[in-house]
Amino acid sequence: MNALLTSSQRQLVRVISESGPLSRTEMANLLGLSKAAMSGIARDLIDLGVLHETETVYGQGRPSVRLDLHPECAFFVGISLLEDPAPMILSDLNGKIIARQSMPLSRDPHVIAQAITEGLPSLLEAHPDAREKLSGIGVALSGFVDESQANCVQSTLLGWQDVPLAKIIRERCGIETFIENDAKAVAVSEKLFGSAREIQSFSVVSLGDGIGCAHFIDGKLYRGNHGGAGEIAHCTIEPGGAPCRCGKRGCLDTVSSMKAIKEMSRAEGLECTSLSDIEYEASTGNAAAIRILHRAGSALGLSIANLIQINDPGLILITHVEGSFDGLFGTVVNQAIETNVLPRYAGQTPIRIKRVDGDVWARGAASIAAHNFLIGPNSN
Amino acid sequence: MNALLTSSQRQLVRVISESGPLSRTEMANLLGLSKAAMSGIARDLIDLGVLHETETVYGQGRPSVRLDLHPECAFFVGISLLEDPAPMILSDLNGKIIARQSMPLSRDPHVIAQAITEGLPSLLEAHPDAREKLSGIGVALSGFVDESQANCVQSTLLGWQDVPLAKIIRERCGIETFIENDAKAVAVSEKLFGSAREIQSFSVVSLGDGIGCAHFIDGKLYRGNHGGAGEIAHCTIEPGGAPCRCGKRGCLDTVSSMKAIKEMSRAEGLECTSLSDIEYEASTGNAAAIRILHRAGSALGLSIANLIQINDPGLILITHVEGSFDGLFGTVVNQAIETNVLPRYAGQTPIRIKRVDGDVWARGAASIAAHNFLIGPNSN
DNA sequence: ACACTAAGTTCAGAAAATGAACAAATCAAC
DNA sequence: GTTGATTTGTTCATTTTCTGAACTTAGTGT
Repeated sequence: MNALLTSSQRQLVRVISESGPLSRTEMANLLGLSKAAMSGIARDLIDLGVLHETETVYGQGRPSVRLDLHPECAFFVGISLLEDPAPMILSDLNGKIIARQSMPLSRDPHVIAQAITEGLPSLLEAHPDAREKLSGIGVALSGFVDESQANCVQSTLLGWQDVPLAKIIRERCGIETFIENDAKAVAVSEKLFGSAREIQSFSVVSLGDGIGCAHFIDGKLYRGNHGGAGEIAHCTIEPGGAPCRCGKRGCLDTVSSMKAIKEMSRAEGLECTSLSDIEYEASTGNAAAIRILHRAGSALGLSIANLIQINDPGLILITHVEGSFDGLFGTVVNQAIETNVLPRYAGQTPIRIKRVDGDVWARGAASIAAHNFLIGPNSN
Repeated sequence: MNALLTSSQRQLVRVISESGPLSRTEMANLLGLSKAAMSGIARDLIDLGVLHETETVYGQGRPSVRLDLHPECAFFVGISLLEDPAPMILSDLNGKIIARQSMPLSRDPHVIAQAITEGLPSLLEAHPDAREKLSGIGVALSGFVDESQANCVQSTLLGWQDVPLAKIIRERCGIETFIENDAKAVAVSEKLFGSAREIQSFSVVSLGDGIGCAHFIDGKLYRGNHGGAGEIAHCTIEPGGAPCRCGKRGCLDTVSSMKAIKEMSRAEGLECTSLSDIEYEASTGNAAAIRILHRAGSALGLSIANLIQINDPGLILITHVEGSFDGLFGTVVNQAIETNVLPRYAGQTPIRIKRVDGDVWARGAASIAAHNFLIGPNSN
């Protein structure tokens, strides 16, 4: 079914996925096709169960009927290899999580493939149509992935080098599989399911133990020439600063990641186990806590300002798992962005903060499969 | 003639412009079309005078005939509003400069349009077909240009705000006209005519009185959400550093631009009027000259390293007008790039240095017109 | 009730691409 | 040399895809 969509059908699906429900006439105009052509394409997609009619909009003349993607026309499995046990979710085309379970993490790709195969049946029980309409598996991991979204070029965390993970999984359980870097997967999920649907060019900065970043440019995920676009964590932000595990010094990662913030706190003798703890200490006037949050916040803000200057994205989406962005850290980040972008642009680039739950990575992984279902691997 | 090209014809022209001469069969494979379809499309383009047969390649089986763009199937005029008098050139589809003249610069767009109209006849005399086959005028300027490449949103140098320059020129002299930011125009000219033809994603850093930068991403010029992609000159590189004319402090522009280098030299009491002079002083052991070049070089190198980390381009092309890159400045830039990119990537991104002549901007301007002729304004 | 408006459908015909057969131009081998 | 293998490029009937124009449908406004 996946491969049966024609080029025009794909385009239409893409437009709806970006813009939400549209009438046939609106879609015809957006795609530059005639009403006649649209009529047929829409009928076919409705017959296939991909589209369905939603609300009717009344105005002058005959009312228009909005068409939307049928959320349950396809299901996807997403697996995050960032945690142990590895979360494994079943999602529909809207990114709604239908079921959630987990599997043991391993460094052996064949063991992973086996665990996925064993976990699938119980996951698919969650919805009667899931087995039949399962359209792909997505896997998110920390590391570099090649352009075909099939091979892991390198992963320090998993100790991999040129591992054809997608092929291994595909062969083991017979389902189309794609893999992707964690931050890039989150960007795709925000574009498909999240708060960046209608935005063509934006960057996601994901704040967690490490700092990830990924760009959408002109409606497409931009992976970079070696799959390394968005490696903002290893931008030098404090020349000659603390050594980083990457081998350089003064990387953003050594100053602004949650891991770095916690380590700096420990080094200063603060008994803090979370960002909230440090924020609290800062709010009570603890000089060390204030210093740490200032340093981390201005470094992150400066990096984001550089990103804005270099790419002028339509949106910066900062996702974070821990704590909140209402405290000192968030304030400093915002200030640093403001003071380091060209005054003409200051405030022109929307900065959106989004607190995400533990499902981010698995949902991101599922979105990779959904993306390949909707748009297809080739950029047509 | 311009608008008469069909979508497939455009695609073909684009592929040849990127890859150089190709046989019909190769093009069919690249575009995913049948040999039968290619045969017709190629014949039409040859009849139109856009393509012509070049060399014959012998191998197993029937030899293949390479098709290439006919350089003189279209001519373009490029005008640079960066200098006074403003250079005005006539170029063919290969970027070859057929004729060169100049016109007085003005801040009044109507006066500019008038000057262009008056200058055109003598420029077009340089080639018998130029008048008939003139396919567009391109204008390069310092400032922000909107997505339609028609309106100058803002230019400090020209004192403009929302000036519909392209429309004014088009109406005055009846030729299709497009305008573009200077650095972006250079990037387009390198993609079409220069050393980045076959590269899909690259960044140009142009070093002159100021510092410009522009990106090609996935084969397309990326302008950014507000046309501000590539404003690397105003990345903060020395937090709290010297005030910049943009209103911030410590911008790259205040440290590494030729203007800044010369000003710093003057401030240090060096009697230098060009980069070569300062390089010479440094080579004789002048501490101030060495310090200045070190500071400027490491700042530029760090910025480029940030660019690599953020966008992972397939090539960084540094263009410069003055001096050479063989001296201390160039060495420091390269070193700074090396030490500030992720060690895994170090040396992976090709850095190409290109000394350009006084025609860069005008040639870039012409390339904007050529680009619109070849690829068309819409991204199909 | 009546025109008026705009959405969506139908259908014949135009446009673009395909597949298969074929012509053309060479190399390689005997 | 002649023959066969091989690959390029063309031709043509057929299929697929899109368009334009007329038409149906389902409302609003008076």
